[in-house]
Amino acid sequence: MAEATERLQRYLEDELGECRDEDVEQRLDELGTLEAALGPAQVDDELGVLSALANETRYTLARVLVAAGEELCVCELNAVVDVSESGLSHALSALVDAGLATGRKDGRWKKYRATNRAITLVTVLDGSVSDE
Amino acid sequence: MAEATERLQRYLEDELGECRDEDVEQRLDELGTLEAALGPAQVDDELGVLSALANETRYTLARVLVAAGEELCVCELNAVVDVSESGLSHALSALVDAGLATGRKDGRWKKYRATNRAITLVTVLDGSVSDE
DNA sequence: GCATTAATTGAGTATCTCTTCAACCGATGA
DNA sequence: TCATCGGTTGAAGAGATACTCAATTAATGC
Repeated sequence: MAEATERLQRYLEDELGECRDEDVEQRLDELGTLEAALGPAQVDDELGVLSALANETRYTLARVLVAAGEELCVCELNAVVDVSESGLSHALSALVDAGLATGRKDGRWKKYRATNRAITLVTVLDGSVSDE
Repeated sequence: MAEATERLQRYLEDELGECRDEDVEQRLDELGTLEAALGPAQVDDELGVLSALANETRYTLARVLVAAGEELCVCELNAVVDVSESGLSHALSALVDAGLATGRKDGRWKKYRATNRAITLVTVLDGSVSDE
């Protein structure tokens, strides 16, 4: 039996008074169930969204697009973040990949808009962090 | 006038038909307002939360703590993630720093519990990613 | 067609981040 | 009091990330 599992057994003994090998098995199973409640694909998707937002440049862009409530031109977004034109483009395509924005070409200009997913997340984040 | 601002001017000319310097100023101001709606401290806090969750180990721990609905011992959490004991400890303290979990010492065991902030965020993430 | 403009792509690099190892702290029990 | 056990801390290396620069694409206008 692995070292970590032995520790779990001692813990369960402490908590339950006694602890057979079956009890350890059952607890491991319960913990596995908690972890596996979401499919791996969905966890990956959620991690993708979180990673996309966990960066000052991209989070600022997401917040501005959400606050604007309409599509904004790349040349406008250039004014709100402090990176090169190329950096801005990389950031925007990361947001699109994560499903947080959509892009549309309009003549020689390119416009981006926040998705519903972005709106929900930015709104909830603002709320959940301001209240305590 | 900076290169990026000139481009914005041409864009506004395109959109509005005409564009004086004042119009550019006003648009820059509007964009600045969108960006500055949240204070820098709150943005930092939100970025901290996002960074804490944007990692497989820590996100798994957060999800399990939320799903458990009660405090769990470090020795139990050891079973749900695939890192060393030390890595687990680092991950948990990052969650605590971000306000996503709280820790409590109970005799020789240490127990962690999800905060309301964690519950809200994990719940919303699950919802916002599954629906489309 | 050719030049210009808006934006994207890819390569390269500096920086940050995650994980582990080793040493450590605090509580328990012999 | 000393050894053991649960867990944390700090340093260090491997790996991932986020920029910038240079080259490229696509659209517009001459």
